[in-house]
Amino acid sequence: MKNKIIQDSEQPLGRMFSLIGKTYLTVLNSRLNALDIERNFYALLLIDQSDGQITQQELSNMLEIDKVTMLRSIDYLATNGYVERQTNASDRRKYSLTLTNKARKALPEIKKSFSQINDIAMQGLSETQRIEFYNSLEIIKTNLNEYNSTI
Amino acid sequence: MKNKIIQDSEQPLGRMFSLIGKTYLTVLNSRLNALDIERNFYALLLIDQSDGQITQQELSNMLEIDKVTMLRSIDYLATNGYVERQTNASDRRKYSLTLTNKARKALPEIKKSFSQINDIAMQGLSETQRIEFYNSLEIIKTNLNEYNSTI
DNA sequence: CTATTATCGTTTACAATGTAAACTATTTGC
DNA sequence: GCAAATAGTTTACATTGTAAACGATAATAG
Repeated sequence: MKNKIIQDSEQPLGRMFSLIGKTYLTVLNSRLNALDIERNFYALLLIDQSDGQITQQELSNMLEIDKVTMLRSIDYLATNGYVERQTNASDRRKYSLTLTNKARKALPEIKKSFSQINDIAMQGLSETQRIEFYNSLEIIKTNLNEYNSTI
Repeated sequence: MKNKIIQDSEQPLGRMFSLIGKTYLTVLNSRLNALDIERNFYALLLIDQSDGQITQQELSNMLEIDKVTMLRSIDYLATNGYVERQTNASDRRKYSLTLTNKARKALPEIKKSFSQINDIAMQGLSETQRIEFYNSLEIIKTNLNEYNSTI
C-alpha cells in the first residue's frame, strides 16, 4: 500500500530516520499502554541507572534535548507520580531526581518493552548484521554531529 | 562533550533514529540556506519526478505524512513561489502540483545536497557496508510498520 | 570579602508538526 | 438519482523545539 520510494541510496536518509523513530515510539507507547504515562520512558531508565543524584541538566545532556523540554518531561513524570524532585543540599539551584515506588514497579516492564521492540525491529537480521547495523548507525550519528558542529 | 549513553544495543533505537533524523534535516537546511525556504525540499524532488499530475494526496502517501501537514507544506512552498496548484480538469476536487521556474532552478543544488549529506553521513563506511546498512534499515522499517499495523 | 560571571531551573512566547473532527465540493458506485 | 467515498480545507488542540529573559544560587577574579 505504502509507496516504496525510499530505496535508492540517493534518497534522503533524514526522512527515513525520522519516520522509523516515530513508528518506534508509537509501538513502544502502545506496548506500554497499561501505564498511565505515554512518553519519557527512557528518562525513567536513566534516572534509575543514575546514582540518585542526577539533575535535569545532566539528563537533558544525556538525552540531547534542551532544558525547557526536559523541564516539561519531568513535570509530566512528576505530575503522574513517577518522579520526585529532591532539593539538593550541596547546591540549592539543583534538584536530584528520584523514582517513586510506582515508577520502580513499572521499570521491569519498560525495560522488557525496549528489549522486545528492538528485537521485533531487528527480526530477520543475523547477530552479525545487528552488530554491524549498530556500528554503522553510531558512525553515521557521529559523522552528522561532527559536520553539524562545523557549520 | 555529549554523553555517549546510547551504545548498548538494549538502548532504545527510537530515540537514536529521531535524533539522527533531526540532525540530518538541520544539516540539510544549513547546506541550502541560500534558498528562501527551509523545509519540504524532498517534496519538491517528488513533484519534479512525477508526471506533472501528482496531487497533494498522492504526495502525502509517498511522504507518509497526513494530508493536513501536506496542505501546510504545499501552502508554504506555494507562498514562497516554488510550487503551483493547477486545477485538474478531469477531477475538479484535485490539484495537479507543478514546479515553478524558481524551483526548477533550485533543484540541482537540492539534489546535490542530498547526495553530499548522504555521503558525509556514510563517511568511513565501505560501499558494502553502506549497502548493508540501507538493506537493514529497510528491513527495520518494514518490521516496525508491520508490527505497528497489527496493534 | 566583594563584584562579576556562570549555572540551574523556570517562565513566557512563538513556530512547526501531528492528530482528529467536521465541512465543501466533487466524483463514484449502486 | 442518491448514498458513499474522496480531495482538499478549516478549526481546534497537544507536543515539541527554540529563544530570550529572569530569580536564585554558586563559582571565580581581584
